[in-house]
Amino acid sequence: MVTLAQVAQHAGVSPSTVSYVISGKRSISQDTRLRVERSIAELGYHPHAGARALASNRSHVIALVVPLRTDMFVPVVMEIAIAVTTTARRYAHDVLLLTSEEGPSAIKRITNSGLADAMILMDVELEDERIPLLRQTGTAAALIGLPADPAGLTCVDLDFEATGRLAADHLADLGHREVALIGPAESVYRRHTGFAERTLTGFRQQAGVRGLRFLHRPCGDGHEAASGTLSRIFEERPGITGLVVQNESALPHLLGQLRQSGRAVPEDVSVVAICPDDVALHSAPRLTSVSVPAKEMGRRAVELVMALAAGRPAEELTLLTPALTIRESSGPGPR
Amino acid sequence: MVTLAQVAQHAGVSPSTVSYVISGKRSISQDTRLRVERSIAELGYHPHAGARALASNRSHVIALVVPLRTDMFVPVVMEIAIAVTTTARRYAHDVLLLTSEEGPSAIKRITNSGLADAMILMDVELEDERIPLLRQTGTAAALIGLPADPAGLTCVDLDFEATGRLAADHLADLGHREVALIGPAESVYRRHTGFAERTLTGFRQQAGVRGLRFLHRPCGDGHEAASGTLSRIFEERPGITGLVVQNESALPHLLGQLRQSGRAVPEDVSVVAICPDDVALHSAPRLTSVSVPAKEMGRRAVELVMALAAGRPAEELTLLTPALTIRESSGPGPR
DNA sequence: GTGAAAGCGCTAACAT
DNA sequence: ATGTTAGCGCTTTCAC
Repeated sequence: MVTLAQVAQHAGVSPSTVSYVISGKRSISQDTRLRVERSIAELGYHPHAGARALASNRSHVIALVVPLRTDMFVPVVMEIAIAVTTTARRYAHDVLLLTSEEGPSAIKRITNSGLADAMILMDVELEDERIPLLRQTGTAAALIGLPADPAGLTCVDLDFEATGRLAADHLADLGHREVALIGPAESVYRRHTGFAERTLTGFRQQAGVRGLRFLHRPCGDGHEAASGTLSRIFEERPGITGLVVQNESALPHLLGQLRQSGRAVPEDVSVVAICPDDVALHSAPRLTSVSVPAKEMGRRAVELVMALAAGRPAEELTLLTPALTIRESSGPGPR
Repeated sequence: MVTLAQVAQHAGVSPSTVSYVISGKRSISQDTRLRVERSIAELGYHPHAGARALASNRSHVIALVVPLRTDMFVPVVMEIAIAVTTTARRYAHDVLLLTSEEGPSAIKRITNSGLADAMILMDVELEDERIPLLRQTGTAAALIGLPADPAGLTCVDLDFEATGRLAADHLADLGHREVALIGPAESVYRRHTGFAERTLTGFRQQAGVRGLRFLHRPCGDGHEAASGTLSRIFEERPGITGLVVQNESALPHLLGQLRQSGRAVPEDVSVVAICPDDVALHSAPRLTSVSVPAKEMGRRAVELVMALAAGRPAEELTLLTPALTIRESSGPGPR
């Protein structure tokens, strides 16, 4: 193992100089900086993470807590995790992967052991038991998702209320009068994860403003659930011509079922999805959608948490503005 | 921050005693052990990870490298990652998440910085540029997937050749004579990730043995690709009555397309999927499938790598035996 | 069965 | 602009 002392010797300088060259915490003459950098490269030196953490009280690690039993669409979770990791690297940080399984005790363990300087939590619940802990320990943390009381916390999420409104507006603009919102499984609503309710709120509100008659139905995973939900919707309201779908895994089944039941998209029914762009693009027809900006959420969470860890202030609430992309699945309403 | 010294004082023993109580590396009297443990709990002590790593040369961290541009089905990657994390915890280890983006340099960085004691690599390519590095540094590592030359490496994977054979056998047993294998996108074959080729090899071999006439077609993501592939298959070989599908994301589209084209499953065509069980269960009809044992792979990788890190020997090649579960999508062949 | 003490490799005062 | 040095909190001989 190459140590800093060895680099120092090789470059003919003192250990502290090497340390300062690396951290940039004090000015170094061109000359020595170059010599030191050459030595580092030549010896293939990498600072010992533990030693560094011990001496500086900063581990250069961000802990990321991913959901175990996930309400989110798994690819979205993965995309956020990857965005967090690549963004963290730009801040010279690494990412420690934790699952929600360990619960609040993981938070204690990580903060007390100095393993991570900051944490990012996904799948926050409205009344999340880890939040009090975060508050009291003053851990540098960012939440992806919104708890019931976000005061004093740093949160990042898509603005789902605006998303609901945007979808309602788009359908209303196209002249639809009767629409339905197909959400995630009922269990998600019961668990109060937040995002489903918020979309519903925004959608309901704007439906009211625009005079849309609407129905809201949760929908489980799998083909059966999707086709069941769909047929019940049309039984109840045969006049429905617009569908907003916030359920990525049901999407292919829903579209298949529409096709099969002879309802053409968008001629007979318009579909607006709330999903990642690639899902929208891989469907047939390509879906008009409000995209779930997974990358952006991961990136922002890291930026915020890095600010906090550095003692800088950070925005409490970052609500990303939804963007609707019109593709082939939405068209003019009846008459 | 609570330190070991504080615990020692609180318990009225020396620091080393506390250390030994924790590590169990020497025998301690019931009495003092209890006192120390009570102090630890009472003070909420957690050892400082960096200090521990510095003093002991072991970080208690496993690095997990996940694919960025993923050939694997994303939920499978995620499931493996989660299995790795939860299994690691059972060995009192944490998991550092790396992406393949950083390439071989990540391996150097991690091993040299002492950040991790061991690594697990996913999505290994046949000629993976990280493998020479692993070999020469002697890093404790496990690969999920199989490189071209696995000699001297520790690898875990599903036995895809056996999987191909198993699928062929099942269809042959049912009396099918003309079958097709629908694989992942062509790009996956070009990238030589291995698993697709291996399934094909096994399938081809057993098709030969059982006298099955067969066709092999890659299939891209999305609805268009799926329905295109399917119709070309049936144009070319109208007599096909059995389909083996190794492409999770095409599955719903494929099934939708079959339904729509009036081919009943399993009456007109039998479908055998190679996919995680939950995908098989959420399809309609529920799919006869060879399951991709994601959890098992993650678990085994950790076990192997922990053995290596402890200086114990580990199996070089762990090929998990595939298991076929008969569900509703496969039935008797023609006549 | 327990204690004392020498580091592990690095950072950050404190010097100059 | 650079060097000296005292720890950071833990593990692990060595000693009893």
